[in-house]
Amino acid sequence: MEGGSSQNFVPPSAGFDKSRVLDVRPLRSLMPVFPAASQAPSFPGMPPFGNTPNGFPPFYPFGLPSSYQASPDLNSEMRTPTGPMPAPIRSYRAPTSSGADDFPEDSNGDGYFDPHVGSSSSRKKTTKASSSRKKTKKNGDGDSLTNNGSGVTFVSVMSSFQIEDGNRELVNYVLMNFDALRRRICQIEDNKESKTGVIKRADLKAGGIVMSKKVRTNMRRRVGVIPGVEIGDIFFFRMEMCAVGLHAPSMAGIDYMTGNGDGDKDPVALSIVSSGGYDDEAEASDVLIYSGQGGNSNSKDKDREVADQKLERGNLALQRSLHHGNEVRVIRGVKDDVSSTIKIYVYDGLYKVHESWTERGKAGCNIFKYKLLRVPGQPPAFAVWQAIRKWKDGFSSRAGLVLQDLTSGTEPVPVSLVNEVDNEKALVSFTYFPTLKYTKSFSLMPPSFGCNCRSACQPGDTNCSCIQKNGGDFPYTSNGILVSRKQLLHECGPTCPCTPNCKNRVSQTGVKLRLEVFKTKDRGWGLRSWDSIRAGAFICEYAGEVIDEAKLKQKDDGGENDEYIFDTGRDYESFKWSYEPGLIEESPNDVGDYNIPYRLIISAKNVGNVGRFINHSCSPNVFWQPVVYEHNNQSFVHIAFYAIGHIPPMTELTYDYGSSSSNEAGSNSGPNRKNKCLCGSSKCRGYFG
DNA sequence: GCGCGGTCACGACG
DNA sequence: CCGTCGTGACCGCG
Repeated sequence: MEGGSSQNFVPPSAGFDKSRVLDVRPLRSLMPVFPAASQAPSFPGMPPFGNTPNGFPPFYPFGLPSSYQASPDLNSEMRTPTGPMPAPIRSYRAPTSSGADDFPEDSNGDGYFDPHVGSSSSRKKTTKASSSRKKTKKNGDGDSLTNNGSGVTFVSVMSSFQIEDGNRELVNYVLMNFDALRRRICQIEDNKESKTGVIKRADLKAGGIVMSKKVRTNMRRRVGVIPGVEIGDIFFFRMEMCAVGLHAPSMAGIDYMTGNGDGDKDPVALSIVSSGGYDDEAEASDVLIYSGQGGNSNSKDKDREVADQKLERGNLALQRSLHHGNEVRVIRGVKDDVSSTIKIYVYDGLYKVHESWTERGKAGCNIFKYKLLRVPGQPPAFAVWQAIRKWKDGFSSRAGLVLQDLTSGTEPVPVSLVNEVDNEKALVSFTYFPTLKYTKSFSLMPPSFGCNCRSACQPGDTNCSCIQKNGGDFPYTSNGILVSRKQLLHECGPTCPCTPNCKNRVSQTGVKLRLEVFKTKDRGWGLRSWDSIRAGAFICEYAGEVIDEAKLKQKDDGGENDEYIFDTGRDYESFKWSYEPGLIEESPNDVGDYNIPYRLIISAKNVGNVGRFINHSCSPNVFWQPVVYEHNNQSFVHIAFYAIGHIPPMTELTYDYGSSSSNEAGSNSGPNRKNKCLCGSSKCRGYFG
């Protein structure tokens, strides 16, 4: 945690009302209660939510109260805690694998995976991330697992209720599976030498799998709020929105439903995706002008002839929603600032259709237009993007700016310092340094030699020793996303002849995201990003001075409270960052425990980078990964941070600080050494460090 | 070395 | 079971 102001050590009654914070999200309190099921048959493999990190805390940059999603009018679809579970409005096809739709498999009968069941009881600590573990390497090459020749058998770990109606945890679980699958498919395809038969659309492949294997949620179609999807959530693929029930069609821009069971055959619109490609822009962030669908008859033979749009399907549904005054979910497609080729989908909450008309399109044909107005009172989402765009045009529009670049040009991208909370105008001074500093010699890994690749290392090159050290898989996708965690991630180093643009040098090339150090309400300074961050993206390393255990003990004994210690010797919650085994033949190549050759202790108190400002959370959105590359004929381990899931702009970045064992150095300071945790997560352990 | 338009192949739902 | 909906990766161009 940052400190500077030592605000992270909040006295017991510092006015922090934890219960209020815990009420932010409509977690279990609003969820239906199901008749208790007998002790559930357990899931194949590991319990899916044992230690999986929870969702990201929502961020409200403009000081709005964060209780929005619990407001009753906008949650009219949600049922009361004691309400009976209504029969599903329609049954769906039985899954191909038997047993997937058996009666509730949740262990406490509430229809939802409970973070506390099977987690607190069987909560596993990783062994101290030290060198002792030597597991047999799990290699993704084919043979393993439960597949039976013809295909993969997979029994969905989700009950029929969970497939029908989601919550935050389920949504995160589905998204985690989708993207881990997607990254792994990319990796497998990249490894193939022959470029024939490659899967170009790993998103469709992964999407097809999670949809057909029922690793999906909120399949029950509904108007309004989707439980577990929060305003401001971002998506990188249409299939992600399908899988969590935000927007069902894999291609079409308008999702609608006919017949709500009341004999009413009127279609109603459920959600729309504004691709941004049209002239759908509007001046204000709470207005959306949306074009109807159809009209460009795109039959394969005939060269695009254009026709009048018709008042049918989605167009009709929007018209009926206007008539009924129904809410429509709006997802805005925006261009990413980091990689301009990709599009990001921002869930911007509920809108109402205000008016509709027809216009003459370019080819002189009629197109429908709809004006939608955002339902007031919702936390900003798309508005945040618009604000950031202004900030990028000029710093003057950034309120509370203290410093434009606290790295003084050390990082390739400026890191600004912002305080919108109080009058603190400076950091406790430290020296900005982008990587590790060794002040004395350590027993390092023996020097290892780099690869012989001439230009850039190529996935699938079996001769590249750096790829071999990673178990044969190229650790990153072609656009620099980490595929899976590794016991020790090997990047190319200075003695590798490959060029600096080698794709195996992600974590050593410095900060690429537009980051900002900001003053939090109650936890000192924190770190967040103006850019959106996708799951597996590198954020920054933990820079600082490497110290040894004796020095750490010396600090502790001397009563010096160094809040800027990173210590691989702490206990860390194990968590899963991969897909369920069995979804594809290749097993997930997720790490078991980290395998670090020596205990690495970093102090960023006097020397450090942006990493020192990342606060602790028990439900973090960032994880750390040991990375090794050699330098000066020694191999050095670095600590690199990657995103667990997609992180919307301006969301505070957090990782799990772990906890010191009681018999470690500093135990004579007693339990006071532990810091009281203010992360506000439902899984909060109460302390850290 | 980038932005742009064209091309291609694909999934969910009605 | 077929039609409706664009998308996302890639490639060549200027």
